[in-house]
Amino acid sequence: MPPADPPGFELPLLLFAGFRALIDELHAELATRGHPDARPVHGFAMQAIGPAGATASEVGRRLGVSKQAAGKTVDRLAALGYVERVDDPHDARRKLIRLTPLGLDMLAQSAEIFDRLRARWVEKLGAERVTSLESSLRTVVPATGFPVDVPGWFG
Amino acid sequence: MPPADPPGFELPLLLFAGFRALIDELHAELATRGHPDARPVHGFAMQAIGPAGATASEVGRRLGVSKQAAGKTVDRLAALGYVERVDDPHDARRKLIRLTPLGLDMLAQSAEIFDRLRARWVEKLGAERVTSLESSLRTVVPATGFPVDVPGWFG
DNA sequence: GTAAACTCGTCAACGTGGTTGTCGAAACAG
DNA sequence: CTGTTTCGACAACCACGTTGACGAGTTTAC
Repeated sequence: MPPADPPGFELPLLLFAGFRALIDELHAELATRGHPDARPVHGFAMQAIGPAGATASEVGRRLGVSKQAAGKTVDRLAALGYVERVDDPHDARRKLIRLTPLGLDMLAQSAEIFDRLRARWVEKLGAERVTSLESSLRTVVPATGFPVDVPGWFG
Repeated sequence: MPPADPPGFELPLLLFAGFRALIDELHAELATRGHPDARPVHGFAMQAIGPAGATASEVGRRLGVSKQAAGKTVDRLAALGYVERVDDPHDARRKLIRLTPLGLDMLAQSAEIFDRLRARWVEKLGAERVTSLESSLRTVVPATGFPVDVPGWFG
């Protein structure tokens, strides 16, 4: 019953492995549902755009990255057909980014798949332990505005 | 009281936020202890190398990335002084990668900082909830050989 | 009303962490 | 001895992030 990892490393590794497991299964499943080119970053960005749309600068702020980085991600999303850019009639500088029906479908499918994956965790652990895990994490993570602050944390 | 996030998205977001919080604090603290250029990837790679050393191909397999990618990471680690390459006398093709004293120091500091961060979680949640969180995750993540499979999951 | 300040999107250059394909040299299996 | 495998390296490429600069449009201050 060894702490196979040096004690300190286990907690971050477990969190990462849990996240990875969910994300990998999400994308494997998304691929079979008409979204083979979706990537983790796309989901984050599209949630930052939201149903009401947003500008690239706004997306950058919500995601904690530069507006240039957000702009490039929007380029890729647009190339995949997940979003479209629309001129803002009230401000000639701004270009509103809006989710396309394809983008909304991707988001809806993701939510449905995540629900299914969470249900699998409940099967293995019981509902009480899963809600306990969630509430523990909610307590300990610094509450950020949008979903989560996702800077260039690995680059 | 709101499930501010669409229900399905919250669990992966919490896991990611928890991981991020630990990693960010680790590197902020590492920077003040003589390791300002350390990156998350470096820690993973150096753990894959291990105290006994390893070849680049081996590191790649343990990390779940190509030998070329592992080789490039080793290049960067070597440039920072964290590892060194040594010719293998028994096999002229192989070059053993070994942790330098600086590399070992970085790993030791990391373990110590992670212990401290975990202690902070225990302060907030109590020891029982933290061990419960860990055991829940251990149950639900597919046990991988090395620390964790870390492919090009975000790229 | 005009001048200054700010904001938006974009372009360019670059760093880092991945990928595939190719290759010569060395080791191994028959 | 010959064929297969493995090692490390090189090259080209992609995704995602960074700074810095810039023109154009909007806002604020005077």
